[in-house]
Amino acid sequence: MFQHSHALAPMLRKLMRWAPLDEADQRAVLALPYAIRTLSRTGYVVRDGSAPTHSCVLLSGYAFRQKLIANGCRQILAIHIPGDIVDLQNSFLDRADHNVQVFTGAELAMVPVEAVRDIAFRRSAVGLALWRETLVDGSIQRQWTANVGQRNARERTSHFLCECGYRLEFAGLGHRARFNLPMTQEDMADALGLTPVHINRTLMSLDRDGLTTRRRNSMVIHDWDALATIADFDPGYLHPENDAKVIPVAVTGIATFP
Amino acid sequence: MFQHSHALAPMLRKLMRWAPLDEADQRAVLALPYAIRTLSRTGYVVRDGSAPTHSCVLLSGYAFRQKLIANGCRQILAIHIPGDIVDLQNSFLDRADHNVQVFTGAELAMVPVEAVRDIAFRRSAVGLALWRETLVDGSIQRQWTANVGQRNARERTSHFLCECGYRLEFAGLGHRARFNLPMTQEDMADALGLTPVHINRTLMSLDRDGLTTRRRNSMVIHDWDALATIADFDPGYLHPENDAKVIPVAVTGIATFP
DNA sequence: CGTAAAATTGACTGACTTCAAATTCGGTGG
DNA sequence: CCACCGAATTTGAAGTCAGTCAATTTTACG
Repeated sequence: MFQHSHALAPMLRKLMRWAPLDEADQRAVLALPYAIRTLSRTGYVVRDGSAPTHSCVLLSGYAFRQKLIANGCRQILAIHIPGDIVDLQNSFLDRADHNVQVFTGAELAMVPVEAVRDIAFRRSAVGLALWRETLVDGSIQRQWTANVGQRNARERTSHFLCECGYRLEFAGLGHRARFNLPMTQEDMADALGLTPVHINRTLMSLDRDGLTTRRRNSMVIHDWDALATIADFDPGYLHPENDAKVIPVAVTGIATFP
Repeated sequence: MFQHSHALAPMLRKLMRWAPLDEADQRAVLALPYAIRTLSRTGYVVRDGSAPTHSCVLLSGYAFRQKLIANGCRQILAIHIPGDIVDLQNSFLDRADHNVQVFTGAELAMVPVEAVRDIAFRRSAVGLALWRETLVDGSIQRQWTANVGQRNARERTSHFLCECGYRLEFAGLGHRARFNLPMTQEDMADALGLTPVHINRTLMSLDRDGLTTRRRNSMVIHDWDALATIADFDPGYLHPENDAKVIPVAVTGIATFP
């Protein structure tokens, strides 16, 4: 019944983190109508001000939320990894209040908003899981605000790296101390409210101190605990303990995707 | 049927902004079980890490969300005004990821989380309204992040003042250019990621330029348009146009509360 | 290879912080 | 009504973290 490489399987896996879904719920999630869309580098998934027509599940690649300020500055608000539902925020409101873009090329499953609304209110377990997904996104956003508002460049950058690593590992997409990070230093600067030059100096300083190594688009953290201490990183805000832990065999098979 | 000064009326008024509720829905909202709780200055509504037992509707006074950082700093994440449901975020998750406190003394209606979950999933219109309430909170949080991350002290402070004024007016609690703001400059500093000294200099500069006047706990904005221009304030992120605009006569009567 | 984008480096600047002291405010009790 | 006291605000001077500007090097990729 469950196809091991069903496009929506990563989404299902994620939803089952937030609420236990019975077999009918799971089937209903996988039966959601969708269309695959491929976007190239910096392609827009959602534009600020547009009326939402689809909810997008990120299948491969990385995406980010972003807001443009009058003075031309850009604030990157969140990073998304495969399995994330990239614009649930917008799907239940009239119009998008921010942009969503992909970093590198990415594949998305586009689900019509009507179908999402329908499943959310017809199947309360799925609805709860979806709601929690948006609430955890909100929690990450609060942490991000605190990070930008109260920490210095070194702490801020460290926290960002810890969050990326932890979330990727939590999603089953790699190891927290060794992961792919396809952003430029300019992107990172816009995410952390710093300048590219200062991000560069900060990253180099972490490298010099033996905490990290950067190569290409990949990040290696040599001393996770030390970095987490600098960052004051506590994964509680990601609500990992909410994990329903009821992942049936048929679905765990897709955990390696992609 | 509708009591004009029912404690939950401000909450109902707010929910009807986000989705049209039929008479049965409205009755169900007002029939939610609750207990009134009075908190004095800086009292805690929710503590970081605690398991939620109630969702709290702010009836009078102002509240704020807050996170403490290892270095002792505090980031104020959001301000809440009467009618706001102060911890929906926490109610659907296992444990709170931030603190909620009141500024001055405040009155809250404490609704058991089970009752909220029940109404949310039994009455889909109410559920949608509650969900949207949390989504708009998320949108405000994104704006807050962008504000702290990308704007200078003057723009940041102006944006904060515009948001306060606009939201109070939108909630029917006053005029955008003349409102009560019972925070110290230290609070404001923690909200905007600045130091109290610099907030002071910034506020004085706005005063000196004839844009604002501060008296006691009140704020007067003399030139809203000028302040909004400095702030790059666009109320779209508050999703005012989502207003269901179907406010029945019986309920509008309470718009003057408190 | 050649080229454009990204990363790195250096010198200088400035917005905001820090520290510390003075002043005003707001509530309270004599 | 006024004197008092702690909290909040205001002021000044000096310091710093991060920004700016501009040039150079490295990397990615056709």
